[in-house]
Amino acid sequence: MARAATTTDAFNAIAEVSRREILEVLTDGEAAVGDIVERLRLTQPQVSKHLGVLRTVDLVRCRTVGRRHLYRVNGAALRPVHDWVRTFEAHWNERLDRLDDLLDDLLAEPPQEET
Amino acid sequence: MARAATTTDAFNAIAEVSRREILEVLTDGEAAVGDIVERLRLTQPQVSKHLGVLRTVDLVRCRTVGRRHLYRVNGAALRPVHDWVRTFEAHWNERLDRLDDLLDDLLAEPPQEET
DNA sequence: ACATCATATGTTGATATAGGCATGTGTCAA
DNA sequence: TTGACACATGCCTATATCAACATATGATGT
Repeated sequence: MARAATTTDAFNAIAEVSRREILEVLTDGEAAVGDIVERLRLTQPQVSKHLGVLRTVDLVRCRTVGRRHLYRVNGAALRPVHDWVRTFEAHWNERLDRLDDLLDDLLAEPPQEET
Repeated sequence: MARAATTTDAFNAIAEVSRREILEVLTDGEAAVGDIVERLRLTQPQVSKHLGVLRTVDLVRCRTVGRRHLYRVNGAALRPVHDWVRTFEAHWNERLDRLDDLLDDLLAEPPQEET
């Protein structure tokens, strides 16, 4: 099998650098496709397709004004990612981990209840 | 070109569900490959390969005890992801966004012929 | 209607994947 | 040394991508 589709969830969608950059641009507020094309150095089809992926996972939403499609971030779609990553905060914030590692090293005895 | 390598960065590495699950298992502490194989329902080569990816991006670290390879999480490697996602917190925490969305919708809706 | 602007979509080609299975490497025990 | 155990790695196939170019859709203005 191949990799999971980029449109599977936010995790897969934000794996691509260009898509993260697009989201960063949209942090400044709504932007049309052309604006994004200018600010990043991507072709229009590239941006449109990336936006399509982001739309599928609801990371961005679109509003049409005349012939311009104005995109904006829907940060809520990033919550699952945020929450998931957050559960690992302890693993870089707490010094206890260092102690834990040390204990693990000290306790590293080959288990004998086998065989 | 194809998608960026899963070993490019943490973003790509955690895009895969199995790899996230492996990291979750390791939240309980060190675990050998066989332990992970048992707790998740994956084959041993699958787990080994996923661990290889996680090792490449330094999301896990390994320590060998006898013939067992004990893996543990290196949460620090998730910091870039955490920090990046965190910049979007405002987009789901602030009520102002709701108001913004509402205004956008009101300004964008062309008259419909539904009635 | 027509030309033009702003986006979306389709196609092709190269590439990296993930699963399945087999096999290699390294360790322990007798 | 031999065998069993724990894990890593190699090969294969199907698949989903991403860039690039071309083209279709849709709205605007004259």
